[in-house]
Amino acid sequence: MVEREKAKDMNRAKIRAAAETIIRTEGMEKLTMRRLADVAGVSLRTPYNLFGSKTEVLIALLDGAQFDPFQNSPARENLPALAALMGALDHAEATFEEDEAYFRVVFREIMISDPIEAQATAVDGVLAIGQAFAIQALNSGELKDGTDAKELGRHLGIQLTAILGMWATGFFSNKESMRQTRRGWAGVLLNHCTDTSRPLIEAMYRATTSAEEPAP
Amino acid sequence: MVEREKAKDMNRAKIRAAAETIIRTEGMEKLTMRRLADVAGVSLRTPYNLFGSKTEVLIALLDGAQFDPFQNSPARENLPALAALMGALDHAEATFEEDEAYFRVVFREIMISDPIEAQATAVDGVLAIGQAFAIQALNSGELKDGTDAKELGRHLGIQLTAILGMWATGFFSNKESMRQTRRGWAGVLLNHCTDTSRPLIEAMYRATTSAEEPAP
DNA sequence: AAAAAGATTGACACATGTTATAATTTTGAA
DNA sequence: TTCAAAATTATAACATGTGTCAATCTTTTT
Repeated sequence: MVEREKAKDMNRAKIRAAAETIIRTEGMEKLTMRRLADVAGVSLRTPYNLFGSKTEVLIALLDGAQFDPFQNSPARENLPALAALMGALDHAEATFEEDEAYFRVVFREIMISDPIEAQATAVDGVLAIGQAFAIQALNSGELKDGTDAKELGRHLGIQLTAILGMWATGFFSNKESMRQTRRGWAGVLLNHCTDTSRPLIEAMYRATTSAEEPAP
Repeated sequence: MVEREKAKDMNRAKIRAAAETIIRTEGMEKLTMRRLADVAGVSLRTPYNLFGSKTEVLIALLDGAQFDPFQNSPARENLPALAALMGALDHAEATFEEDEAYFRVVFREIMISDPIEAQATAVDGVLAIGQAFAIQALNSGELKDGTDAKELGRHLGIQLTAILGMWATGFFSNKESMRQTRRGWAGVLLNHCTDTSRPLIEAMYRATTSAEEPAP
């Protein structure tokens, strides 16, 4: 049973490609299941068979594009924790920049159709990296002894979730989102840093003080 | 032309009441426009005439219930800024507590149907009070000179927005939401407080360290 | 090659938010 | 009181996500 799976994968690919084409050339409003099936050259039923729902098609779009900016970031490598975190933010900024408008509408659409899923995904991902970071940083003496890694990770996650949401709805630009994230995270970390890590964090904090007005 | 407006107001009230009844007794899934019109004793068209859309009916529900926990809070009175802020949080906690489940489903439904509106409402309200607080606190020497009130208000708003969203989706309980808010806000304020205000903020921060696990 | 299993298709259906249209009722002005 | 304006109603319709189900095509197994 390998031909069967290959055929299904090809259909999945066709559907993903069709979805992306429609979104890019006609806009998200035109992405209906009927039109999607049409452009992909499959029946209306097939996207449901292969993805389950419209929302899951959209999620597959982000997965396929490796949307998660932290997935392949330097944070996964063995840098000192703080440097890794800053690298992850740089990486995220670059990833977003590449194709901001497209990611934005897709992410927004997912939020509209199922905010629980979108939120859970965003929070879980960020919680994971935030907590990994905190543990790593604790071990390397970059955070005060007794810092609650879980709690710290959750705080970082809360902030990023909100900022992602505001980015998706157009409240923050791409750049401003990253600035807000850096500033918010630095602010939190200022309360947990040690003398050795303080200068870096303070620099990060100070580097984000030039405010940009949110979009009207 | 006063009878006309009175009649419209009565219809609006009937519709709001019907919506609340349906949500409370049958659940949000049963709140369809057709059923709403039925229970309210009006035609299907009338809610659209009087509110514009289903989402706006739900927003009217929150408005009518004075859902905004900061609207009538002690923060509006002439207390020292920090005390006012803490009073506002206590007040918010009480307001939420009163009828948590109902508010939660209504707020959540608004987020699902129009997260921009919901977010704008939440952010704007909190930005306003956050910035008012910051100005007040600056003037009374509770914040470091040179603190950017706008920026500070925005930061507080970002955090509360995220927490509200997580509360709506059931990620945080009522109590945990408030704890996270207090802790997040105190964390931010720690970076801006003066020697006089530091003890209060540190107390607020320390009082929120007993973590509760988020709902699964 | 034939039968069985699995996936796709097509046509239809349903629920829901929303809109259109024409008829009817209600209100305010003449 | 009469009449024009405004609001409401009844009814139908539309678009869309999603489900049903039998028929058909494709792959796997025998």
